[in-house]
Amino acid sequence: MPELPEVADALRRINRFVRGRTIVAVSTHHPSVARHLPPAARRRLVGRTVTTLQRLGKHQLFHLDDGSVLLAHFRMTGDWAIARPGTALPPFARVVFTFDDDVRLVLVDPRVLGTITHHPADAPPTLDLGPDPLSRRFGAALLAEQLRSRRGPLKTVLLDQRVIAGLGNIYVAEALWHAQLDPRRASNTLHATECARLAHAIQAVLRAAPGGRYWERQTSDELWQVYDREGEPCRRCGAAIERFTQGGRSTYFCERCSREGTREGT
DNA sequence: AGGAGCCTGCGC
DNA sequence: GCGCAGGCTCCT
Repeated sequence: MPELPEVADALRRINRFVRGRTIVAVSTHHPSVARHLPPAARRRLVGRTVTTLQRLGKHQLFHLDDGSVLLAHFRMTGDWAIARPGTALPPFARVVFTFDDDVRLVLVDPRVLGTITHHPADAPPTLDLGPDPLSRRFGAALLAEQLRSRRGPLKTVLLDQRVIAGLGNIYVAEALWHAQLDPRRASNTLHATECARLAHAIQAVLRAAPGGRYWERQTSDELWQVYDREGEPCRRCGAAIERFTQGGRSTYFCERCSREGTREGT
């Protein structure tokens, strides 16, 4: 379930169960996660206390009392669940951390693409992330600078975590629709007014995000303006939403609105 | 830039 | 069955 708002929401949900607690056991329930968190790492984690939780883009950092870091990434389908003492593990439980109060933190991840790794204090993880779109310093000027530094299509550039940290396929589509920009446009050709529109749109869609577990809620047609709405009428102009592939991923956009937006932006 | 790989589940 | 999936890395 990972884009920035969902990761932030997941951390918020688990915070009170995890912060200040000491790990008494770690178990993996799939070879794929065991590869990233081998027996030696699991042993090292036992006895450690979680001091603080931190989000950097879509990465989650659990800072431990010995200065080491537990780094988690949900990828496509990861999420946290809390299993109270005596309760069964949820379906698709892949990693289980048991704390000193018998509460368990569970990585739920059907596709098992998520990763959890442990980094000793003397070898912290290097993440190479661009600015966070929800940080105070993010705005038109910073976005313009980032977009000028690349030359690929807007959609691809915005998905690059080194340019902006936290945007994924859904919110890029939504932000570009709001800003009325064509995903195929070269990122270094945007004018100042277009950058301003896009910066505003990015923050707006992230702030308005439905939070965690959105796939459990309504249908995507009710949730999004363009994402997963191929062939449906654009809510701004009524034209059919189009889908095509960009960098191996689906891009949804409204042609007519992009054309209008380009005219306004020049 | 494009494609394969990592993995599994779901909807058609 | 087949194609698709919210991410990211590595390889032509």
